[in-house]
Amino acid sequence: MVNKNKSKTTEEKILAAARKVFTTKGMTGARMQDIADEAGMNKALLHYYFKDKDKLFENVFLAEAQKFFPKINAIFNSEETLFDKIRNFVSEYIDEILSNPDLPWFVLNEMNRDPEQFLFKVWGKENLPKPAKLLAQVEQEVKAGIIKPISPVHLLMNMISLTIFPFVGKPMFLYNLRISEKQFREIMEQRKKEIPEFIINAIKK
Amino acid sequence: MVNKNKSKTTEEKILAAARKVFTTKGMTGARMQDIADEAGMNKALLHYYFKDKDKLFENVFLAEAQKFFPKINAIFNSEETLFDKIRNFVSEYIDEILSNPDLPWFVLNEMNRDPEQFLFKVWGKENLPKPAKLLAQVEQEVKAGIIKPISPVHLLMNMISLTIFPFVGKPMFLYNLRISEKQFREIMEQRKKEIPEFIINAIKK
DNA sequence: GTCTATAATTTGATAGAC
DNA sequence: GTCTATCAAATTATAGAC
Repeated sequence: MVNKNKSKTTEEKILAAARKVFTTKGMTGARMQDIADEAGMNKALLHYYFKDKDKLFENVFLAEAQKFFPKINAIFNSEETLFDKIRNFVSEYIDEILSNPDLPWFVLNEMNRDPEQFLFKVWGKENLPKPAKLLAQVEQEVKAGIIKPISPVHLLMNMISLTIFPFVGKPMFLYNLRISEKQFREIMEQRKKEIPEFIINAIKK
Repeated sequence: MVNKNKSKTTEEKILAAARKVFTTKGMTGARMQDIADEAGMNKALLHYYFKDKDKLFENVFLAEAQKFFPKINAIFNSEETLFDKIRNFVSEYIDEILSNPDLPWFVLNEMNRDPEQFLFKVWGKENLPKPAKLLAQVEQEVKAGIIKPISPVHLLMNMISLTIFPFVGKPMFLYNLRISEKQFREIMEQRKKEIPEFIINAIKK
């Protein structure tokens, strides 16, 4: 049992606290004091370890933003069939988000607030998703008459939208459909099967 | 030509400037100075007209949040067929957002930042969308064997996700798919037809 | 490394002249 | 109503003791 709970280093405590505060309040809404409180220490230590708020934020944001684009490339560029790719993408992505419920809002929020930072720092040309192969595969299957005619770009947008949006609009759905947190989670679990079925029904011949 | 450009009152100028700054930077990111600059006046005037930042924000937010839920009820509760409702909902919603591109991010952002405010102030029980009739209609058409079995909740989530998400994830799509602002807009125009087709293909028998 | 105390800066808000 | 100047509060950041 290595490095459990209390055995976290100070730096790790800070990062965990910063992650929690930043992902719920955003960069501009978060206070250094909030983070210090959450970490059970004083503000001075935050600066001792991470110099200033910007540096601390960048540290958290980069780590989180990468989780937001998980094994996408592995799936997109695998040798599986299109339908299997869709199933795997949706299912794995929803699992990832279920274990990090604030992730989509946090990343999208900062992405819209400061697109430059996002494009250059997060996607330094390395970990940027490469949808080219998937797009080509769609186009090919359309030509071969395996699936109905659909623009690959629209299909990709649909996959991503169906998967991510419910988490971003969660407060809206909770209130509007009168469902509990627990029910919401169950519905998201269902969507791991529902979404691929929906998409495949839409495009199969 | 009533009340064109320069003939705007000071209050209108402030609201227009506040709208622009708040919708792009969010409540916590926006600075009163930014708004004053944008409006071409000084901070003192903002306080003279709207007392404080919270009041000014609330003023803007309430107006914008209502645009975000347009004639939804009119569509949801009309006597049209399910397929026509889907077509109208998607098409009208995309048109609304195209004329207010920052709207989805702004509203969703604040909704996640401060759900309480959102639920009580925006949805004061009046303008809250009432999806009950639409949900019932879906259920009925499933039972009648007109469409494939699908949970009404999932179908509603799908409609909304497909329509709104691309605007929230816009920076991601722009960079990742290497498309321009102009191309993005064209793609959104296409989606007014693409999405209803996609959904109907997915559920029709 | 960690703390307390304090400085420095940013930002919202007001006073008072015009 | 609108401005300049200024204050007050909030918030980030540092100095210095331990």
